[in-house]
Amino acid sequence: MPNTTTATSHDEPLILPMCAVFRRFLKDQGLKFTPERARILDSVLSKPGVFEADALLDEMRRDSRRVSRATIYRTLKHLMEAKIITEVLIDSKQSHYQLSIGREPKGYLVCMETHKIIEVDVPELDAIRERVCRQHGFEPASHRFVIYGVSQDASENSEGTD
Amino acid sequence: MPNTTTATSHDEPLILPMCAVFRRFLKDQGLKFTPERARILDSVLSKPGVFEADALLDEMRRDSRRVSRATIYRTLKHLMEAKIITEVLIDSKQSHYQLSIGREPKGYLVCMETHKIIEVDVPELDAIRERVCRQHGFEPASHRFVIYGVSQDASENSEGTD
DNA sequence: CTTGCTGCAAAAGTTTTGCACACGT
DNA sequence: ACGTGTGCAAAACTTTTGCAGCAAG
Repeated sequence: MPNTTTATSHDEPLILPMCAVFRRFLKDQGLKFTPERARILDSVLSKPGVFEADALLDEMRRDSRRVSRATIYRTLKHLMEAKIITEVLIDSKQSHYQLSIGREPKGYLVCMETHKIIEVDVPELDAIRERVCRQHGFEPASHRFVIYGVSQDASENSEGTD
Repeated sequence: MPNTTTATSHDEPLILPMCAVFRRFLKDQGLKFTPERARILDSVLSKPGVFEADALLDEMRRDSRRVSRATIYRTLKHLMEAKIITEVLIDSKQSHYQLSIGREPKGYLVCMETHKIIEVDVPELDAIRERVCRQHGFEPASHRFVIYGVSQDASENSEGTD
């Protein structure tokens, strides 16, 4: 069973500060730092790439870190407000999220066969984004470039299919 | 009531052939060309930009072109198979579609305030896509570049908000 | 006529919400 | 102690599906 993500290595030291960032955010909003929120943040920080709410719940339950589905969704919203994670649009049926440690995610390469998602760095996009926004009088906020294709592994493993 | 799309002008003459394309596709698949399918294709062809299944249904009902929601979804699927429309991922909660008359849609500029979607042409993307796919051993199929931002109109109309 | 199509309503899948109780601050 | 948070289950919302009658080829 192949895993669903690849990518960009995150250094461990970032994990501790992130917790502080979240606590700070919560305090500023008059919200509380609960064990559930701590556990969710923890699980989110352990994700190297793109993840779904449901997968997070499963994983947490497997590790007997008890949380309800409702709390996952509620907390993911706070984490987005706190700019700790970003929503990534890859599938119109389900929300995908990703850590946004300082930098915004840029590009994705999605295999249409295996559904594997590879993050790719495409430096040109920033300049393109600026240009397009200027042309249309927009104030840019973020962007996303997704390439759909078929990976070599997938096309090898299903030669005569379809 | 601002409209939701802008863009690329479609010439009328394309509308007739599209119907033939769809009939051909249906016949090839042993499927039938029904009045409902004709009406849906018709409504789809009248869309200048991105649209949602539900909006299509509403519009059709307003014009008393009776169709059921189920038939809309079933037909949109066929239209995608026939390569007449393409799914566009812009919102993780709802599917968005767009006519794909020969050419693939390339870029979108989405206003986070008004939710207006502007299609933009970004010629560089093809080359970038090729390069990224080559680097990762992928066979490219399609791509999408979405820029999120705030349009001038929106930022003018809500100066002191938030 | 045969086979696929439509509409309805119910089902399915993801996300949200109301409520009663529990817990950070 | 107060005001949020949590879990549960039900609600919402989009999309899919089963079924009985209907229509295209």
